[in-house]
Amino acid sequence: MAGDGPQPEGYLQIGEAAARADVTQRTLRYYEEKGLLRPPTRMEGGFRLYSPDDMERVRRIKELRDLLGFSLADIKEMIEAEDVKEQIRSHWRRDADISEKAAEIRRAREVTLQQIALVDEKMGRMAEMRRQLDARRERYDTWLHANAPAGAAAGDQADGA
Amino acid sequence: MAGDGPQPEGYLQIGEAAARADVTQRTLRYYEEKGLLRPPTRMEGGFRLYSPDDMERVRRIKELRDLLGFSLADIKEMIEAEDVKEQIRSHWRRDADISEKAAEIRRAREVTLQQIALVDEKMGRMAEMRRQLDARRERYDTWLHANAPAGAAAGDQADGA
DNA sequence: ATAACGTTAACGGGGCGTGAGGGTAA
DNA sequence: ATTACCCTCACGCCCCGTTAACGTTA
Repeated sequence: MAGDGPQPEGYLQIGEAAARADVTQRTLRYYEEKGLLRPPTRMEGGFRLYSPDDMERVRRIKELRDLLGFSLADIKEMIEAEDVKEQIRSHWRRDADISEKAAEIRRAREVTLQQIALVDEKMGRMAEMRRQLDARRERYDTWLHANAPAGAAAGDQADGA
Repeated sequence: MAGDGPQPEGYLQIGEAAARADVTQRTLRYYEEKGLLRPPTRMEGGFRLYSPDDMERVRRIKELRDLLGFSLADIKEMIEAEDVKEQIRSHWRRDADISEKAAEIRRAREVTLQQIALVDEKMGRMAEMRRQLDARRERYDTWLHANAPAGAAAGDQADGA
């Protein structure tokens, strides 16, 4: 649509961008295709240029996907709700429809609260799993200590809960 | 292959099994197909009957998948390594190749240690995410407290880190 | 003009969802 | 005989990985 600056300036081409965000180029293009990433600006030749904001957004998407295991569809809804904040900043028409803004912020707040609840639940389940794993390790160590010919269960300990 | 008992007895057909494990029937069949679940015993008509052990295994697989995000291939390796313990119990030929058992247990222990490390890492990242979410919530609350017409940001608090 | 990077299709695979078409259990 | 449950294909979708064929940049 709009061929912008000929030289980067804090912006990254897709190769560097993908490397720094630790995703593949395909993934970046796919997220754009699915509306998770706004189409980045482009060079004359058509090369994509990712802004620091774009990069931050990719990191956010990755966290929601990898850490919390959300689908891209879910993530899209979430970040759209969160974007309210940035949208407000962009067309900040001096007061005017403050109640609208408040409504959107409340909505974003709700999303955030849900995310917090989900993180808490997941952390709880992980703590429990961690306890079980530690118990398992201890059983192995006990067995080895009793039946092993040579010592091999010392040095790499893991602290208990 | 082998049509066994005609009546359940602590065993579950796939419907109940899926419901209790909170997965779909398709998922259970798929895991069996991929070798993650041993083929369960069957009734004369061919209906699958899941044992308590089978159920426990499904729960384990789910945790590794949902909480840690492993691929089914990875999970298969892991539980195969873990199974060493049960395999040892089954053909427990009085001593005899104790060194073999020790080697397998050490291998299982290694797998467990890796899982523990991964859980710790994930929990760390989630704690960080949790902090960021809380900060975000606080910004929303601050904004609302300053600009909201009616109070709406009280009651459902989340404790900080 | 060559290498290194980018572009858009387009197919492939893992992990299931979702029928179709039919048999089994009470 | 009806109803609810089960069976086995088999195709489809999501989230990309991976060529393939081609243009851009330094």
